[in-house]
Amino acid sequence: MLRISKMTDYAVVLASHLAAADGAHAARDLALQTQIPEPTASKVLKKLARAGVVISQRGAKGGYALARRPEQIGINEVIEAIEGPIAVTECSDESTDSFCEYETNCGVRANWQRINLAVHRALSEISLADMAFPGTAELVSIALSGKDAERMRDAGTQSNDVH
Amino acid sequence: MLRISKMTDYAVVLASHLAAADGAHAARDLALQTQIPEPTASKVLKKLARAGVVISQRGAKGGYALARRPEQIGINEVIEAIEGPIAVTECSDESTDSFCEYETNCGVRANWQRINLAVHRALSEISLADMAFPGTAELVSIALSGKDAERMRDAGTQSNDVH
DNA sequence: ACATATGGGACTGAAACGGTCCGGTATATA
DNA sequence: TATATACCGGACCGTTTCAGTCCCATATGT
Repeated sequence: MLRISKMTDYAVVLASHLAAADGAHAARDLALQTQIPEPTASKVLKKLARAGVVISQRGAKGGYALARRPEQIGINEVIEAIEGPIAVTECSDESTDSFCEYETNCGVRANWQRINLAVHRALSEISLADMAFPGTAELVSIALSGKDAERMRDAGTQSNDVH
Repeated sequence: MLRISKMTDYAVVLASHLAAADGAHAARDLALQTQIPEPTASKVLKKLARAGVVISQRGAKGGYALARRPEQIGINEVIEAIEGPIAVTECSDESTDSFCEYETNCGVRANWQRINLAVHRALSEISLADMAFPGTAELVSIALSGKDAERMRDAGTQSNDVH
């Protein structure tokens, strides 16, 4: 579940790169700048475009640009663009849903939703803007700039122990 | 990254099952009760034992039991027992750490830590008790004894808030 | 001793992952 | 209009991981 695939890593790198330098950029340029093999970068960008994270412009002088402002794009969108819906179990698929033999199992399975939700929430609290500007990233628990602060407040109030 | 593997699903089911009925249980019995193929269940339980989530007793009358009380076991432990450390990128491995060519990439990679942290925290806030007793799942802070579990199991199968 | 039950690892078929390549289509520019 | 540019949609392939099974060694209660 929780091992990050290379493709996803690429996606975050590329999206963050776009966030840092706005405007349209060709896949080729992005690939060079991020040190990602060109065909692979292209593949990733296509998926991001399909998912609505970036918009594409075809033809000469075309390229990719973020679909929205970096602060308005959650990291979950980038991840889901590559990996599909987050943390689904077979049981939460429409097909075999509501078909468990033992109520204990079924109860457990229903609670996967809770896990999914928690993860989804945690990821959506992190925006591309947070990723694009490392300067403020180190200071997670200390001082944060305005927008970041608001976002972090809701995310991190429950408990701060990470053991 | 975020697709849950079957093994992990099994692990959660088995651990939750143990949480609901405390005491030692043989792998064989657990497999039957959870409808998980026996060799596979056995494999999963071994991993859980290795990770310290459950304790094992060998020999006749042996079996598996939770290592701690259900409320004290985070779901992240169960997941990590099967899948290893959560959400690592190659960059965050000791080997190639601190060796990025482009500062933008490096900044992004550093921010993976933030993502990892967010996910980890979200998961650690869900305990096995929450999974085992769906009815009282909202009340995270309330501790339950093993005996209460059986009572709850009958009553508490309906409160599935899927947000 | 003997039956029971876990520990560790080897092994296999199937699926996913990482990466590449190609033909098709849209578009800016000369 | 002709042409170069650049994205779109897949096909393809080698490698790795996943899911599942099986076997033998070891520990333990009766």
